[in-house]
Amino acid sequence: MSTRDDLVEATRELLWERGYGATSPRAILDASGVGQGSMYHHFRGKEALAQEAIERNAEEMRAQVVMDLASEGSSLGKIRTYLGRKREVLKGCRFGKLVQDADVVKSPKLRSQVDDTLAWVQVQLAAVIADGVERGEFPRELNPIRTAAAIAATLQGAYVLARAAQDPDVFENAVEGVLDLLAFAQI
Amino acid sequence: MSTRDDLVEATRELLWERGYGATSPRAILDASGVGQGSMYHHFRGKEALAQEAIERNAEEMRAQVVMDLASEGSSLGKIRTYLGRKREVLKGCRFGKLVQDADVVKSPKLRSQVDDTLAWVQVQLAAVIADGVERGEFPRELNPIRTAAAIAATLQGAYVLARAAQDPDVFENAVEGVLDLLAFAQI
DNA sequence: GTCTATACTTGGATAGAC
DNA sequence: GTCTATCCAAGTATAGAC
Repeated sequence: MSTRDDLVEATRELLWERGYGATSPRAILDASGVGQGSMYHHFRGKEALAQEAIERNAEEMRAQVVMDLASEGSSLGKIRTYLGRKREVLKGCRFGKLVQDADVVKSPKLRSQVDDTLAWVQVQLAAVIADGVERGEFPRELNPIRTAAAIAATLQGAYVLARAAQDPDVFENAVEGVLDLLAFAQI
Repeated sequence: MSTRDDLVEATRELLWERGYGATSPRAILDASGVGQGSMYHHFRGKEALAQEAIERNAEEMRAQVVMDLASEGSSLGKIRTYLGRKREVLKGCRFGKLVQDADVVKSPKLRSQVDDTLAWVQVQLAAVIADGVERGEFPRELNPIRTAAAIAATLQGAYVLARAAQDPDVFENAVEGVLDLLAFAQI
């Protein structure tokens, strides 16, 4: 693990826990055990460091989603696998949390990384739904894009509601609720 | 409009735009035109001020939801009215945004205000669904609590996805998607 | 009730020695 | 590449005069 790597990992963790605006260079140094000078040697500043941390998050997320949706079985089964994967509910989504941060939205670089990743997930979900329609699992009337957006939104919103309640059961309710609705839509 | 009131209104606006952690007393003073001394005369500090601002948000939200769900017609119609209400999509939900803020979650007072309001909305939605089941609009198998959680989550998540994309259409997609699913569940 | 002055901490970054 | 010292702005609050 290089010093550079330690910085990125510490940043990843702090971005998750506190978001971008509330993560200070000082906190990153403390968490990584790296010295002041080293950080500014390896990175231009806080934003550049965050950019790399988010990049790493994106790679991880894409790999995970590919795995979830590649499972054998029905479209609904794949979506169930994706939604049902074990998550640290109360910490929230690494991407969803960032996007509430005004500083992130103001930074074109940071925001587009987050946006690209979330948009990519919706495209994957839409492909799974479209496939289900194709194979007669879902009715022709089911719009893959909209349905995928609803699924992705439910996931993001489930994090929000569970965090407000500080209770993972709320997350489960929301996810199960949308899976129930999808099951009703099955032919 | 009292000075006190000006402070609360300015805080409401800033909490919405920037969240709690990123809203400084200084910014509140600038936005309200109130002086330093006045603010600390009327409020103990930033947290007390935020508490009152959130309280006012909650009253507004409850009144609005009651109106939306009181409309004549089917359960689905009421939910459609609620979800379809005009919103400032890119600014996000006043409550959902706050809950991503670590400082808010750490403050029992602030968090519980947000939680109570979001939980209350879910109870109202569940009542509408339960009523729909009762009247034969939805099948007996539809669980009102879970369905309400899914609807509330979709709304929160739709804000998140639209903000990432900086595009209100994404919000529309998600909302329409869940309404489509509810329509499929109708008997 | 409101104003100005003050105080102390933290955020974010640079400078220059080693 | 890393360390320590330093800098200036901003955050949050208090003190005391008017």
